[in-house]
Order: sequence, then C-alpha cells, then structure tokens
Amino acid sequence: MEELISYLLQFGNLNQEQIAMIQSKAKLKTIPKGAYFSQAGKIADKIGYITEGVFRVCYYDKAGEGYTRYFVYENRFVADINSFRDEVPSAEYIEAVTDCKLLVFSKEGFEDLSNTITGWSDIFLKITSYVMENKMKASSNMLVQDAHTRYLHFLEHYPGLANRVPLSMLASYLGITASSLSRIRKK
Amino acid sequence: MEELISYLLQFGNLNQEQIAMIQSKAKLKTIPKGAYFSQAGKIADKIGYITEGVFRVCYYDKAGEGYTRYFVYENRFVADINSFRDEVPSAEYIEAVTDCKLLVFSKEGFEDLSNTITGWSDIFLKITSYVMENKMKASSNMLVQDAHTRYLHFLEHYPGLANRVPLSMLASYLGITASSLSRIRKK
DNA sequence: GCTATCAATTGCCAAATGACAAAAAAGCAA
DNA sequence: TTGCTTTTTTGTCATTTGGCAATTGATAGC
Repeated sequence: MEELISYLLQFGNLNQEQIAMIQSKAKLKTIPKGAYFSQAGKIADKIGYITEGVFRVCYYDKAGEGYTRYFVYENRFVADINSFRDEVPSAEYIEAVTDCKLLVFSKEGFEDLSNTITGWSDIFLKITSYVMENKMKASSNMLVQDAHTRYLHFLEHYPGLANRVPLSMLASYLGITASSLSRIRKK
Repeated sequence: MEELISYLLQFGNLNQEQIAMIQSKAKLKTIPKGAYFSQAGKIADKIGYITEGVFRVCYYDKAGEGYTRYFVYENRFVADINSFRDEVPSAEYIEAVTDCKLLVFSKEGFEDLSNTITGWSDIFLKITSYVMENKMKASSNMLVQDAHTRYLHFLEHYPGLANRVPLSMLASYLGITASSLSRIRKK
C-alpha cells in the first residue's frame, strides 16, 4: 500500500487525508495464473495496482493465436483505461501470467476519488499519457530493430522478467516466433 | 476553425461561450515543408491543430538516420504532449512533410482554457489517451505482420497518405528499408 | 539545354526469420 | 514414480528482408 502511495506521489501532491481516502477505496484482490483481470468484449469496471505478479495485455486472432502487446508487473497500474473511462467494451484481454495480487479500485470508488480529491484526474492524466507514450515508443523502436537487438533490449530494460514469462509469450511480444526466440536465446 | 470545434465536441460538450473562448486563443500559423513544429531538446511550448498538410513525428540515431514514428495530418492535433504539459525537453522532432497550416495554442492560451472551461482537461485526457492507444496498437500490430501486410494495411487505413509522403519516410514508419518498400510497391 | 543533387528503382547476394515437423525437456496430476 | 500434456529446442528448407552499389528519374538552378 505504501508503494501505491509513493507511486502516485511521483505524479502529483496528496495530503494525509487524501491518502487515507485513497487507501479506503483500494481492495486487495488475488488472481490465479491464467485467469483474466479483464476480457475482450466486456467493459473494464476496475483498475488495479499490481503488488505481486505479472500480467500481459494480449489479443487473439481468428485462428486463436495469442499476441502479447505488453507486460505489466509489480508497482504499476494495469487496466484498459479507455474501456474503464468511457464504459465501452474492451478489445483486449488482461491475463495473469503468474499468480497475482493487486489493489483494486472499482469504477465507483475511482469516481468518488475523482470527485473528492482535487487533482486526482490530473494525476491519472499524467500517468496515462506517460505510460502510453512509453509503450508506443517501445513498439515503434522495436519495429526498426532486428529480433536479436529487440531481445537484448528487453533483457536490459526488464531485468528478470524474461525468466518469469513463458517463452512463447515473450516471443509474441517481440514479434517473432517461439522457435526464433529459442535460437536467439542460445546465442 | 469549425472543424476544430466539431473535433473537440466528439470528446465532450462545449457551450457557445466556451467555443468563442477557444477560438480566441487559436492563432493561425504556417510552416513550410521541411521546417519543424517542435524539436528534440527544446520544450514544446505550443500545441497545434492541423488544418492543412502532413507532419511526421521522428527521431534521429547517432548516425543521423531519421526514423518516422508516425504521421499526423488534417484535423488532428499535433504536439509532444508530455513536453508541453511538464515543460521538459522533447525527445523528438515534429517535421512538416508538406507545407502546413495549423491553429496553434500557446502554453498560456491553453492554460487559460484549462482554468476557464470546465471539462477542458477531461477533453484533452480523452483525446490523448484515445490517440496514443491507437498509435501504440498500430505499432504493436505491425510488429507481428510482414512488410507487405504492413504496407497494405497502411494504404487501407490512411488512403491517399502514401502519395503525400516521401517513400523513405514511409519506409522508416513501416520499419523497412526504402529499397524493400520500393520492391513491395511494385507488387 | 546542361549539370548538380537527391530520391527512387533495380540487381545481386548474404543474412535473418518463418514454416513445419520431430525430438527433448519441463510441468503437472494421479 | 509414472504417465500425460504442454512447452521448448532443434533440424531442414523456403521465403523475406537487408546491404550495397549502380542506374534511372525528378527537380532546381544556371
């Protein structure tokens, strides 16, 4: 819980009263490996701050093949923010890659915070645009690198994460086949 | 100017008074082909709504090679939103690919609007997260497609744009070499 | 019209990656 | 442990893409 607060404080100021208010709205939730935090076609009605575990945001093509858009892990928010905000169906799945624990804000709880805490929306605007810009740059950068460079960059940028996710999921994040990644890994 | 207003109205409500306020803060600006709207290392102090022309958001590697992250054209906002909001140096260039005209909001003008118009920040939060999510998904999708598919998808998704930008810039957007794109184009 | 310049096309070959299949390894439950 | 399932590794081969260089094409200035 302290980590959530210090994460939020990076993006704006909060007094003790506001912090207590935030803590009162956060509920601890456990999600087992393989289960979904939110699903395509459903409206995302909650936003989570991960305290333990790894999620992946992914989608499936008509052949049932799954593609990982990105991973999210400890001390970051995970949500389909557009679905959550506008109450429109989500286009993607958020799947627990490992057993996970998160602090969850319901739609109602989140709106209470928006109405009570001055600057709460601004904090989320900052977090949203900062995070999304980084994700976008990451994908865009990968596009002009070869597979080996992308893998090395991943190892460097997300130390330890490669050992926590299945090779096949990492491969689809990197935009290569599992076989190619296996060969690259052999170096 | 009407197009700017109707674009904004897609993301939130505005009354006549607010619309007049917005219009009073927008200044028409012309940027010749090849010039920059904002530059890496400088703080982006304005945000533009394009009425005519095409920009590209790009960066350069140490060898001076330029890479196009994405294109922005008529009836869309163009800005380095993180640099603009937090007044930190931009990491990228926004370059006019053709002669361009835009409606420009200065930092001061934009803040006046934030302070005067209830919901102005929300409108921009929506626009920002909607646009960035789409950019992110576009790059992420391209990563798992081959070059030919990416090109066809570009043609379909941005009809006419391929004829307005140099082949080399389009190639770097697609993550391939100019030679490869030339060959693909021959079909 | 001539020339300089830059962008685009094309040819050639090598390297990277994918497709498919089989084998090996790892995980998991009884 | 044993057997079953899933994931990962490995082999072979076809395809895609890049690198490089030469050629062609377009444009602008003289």
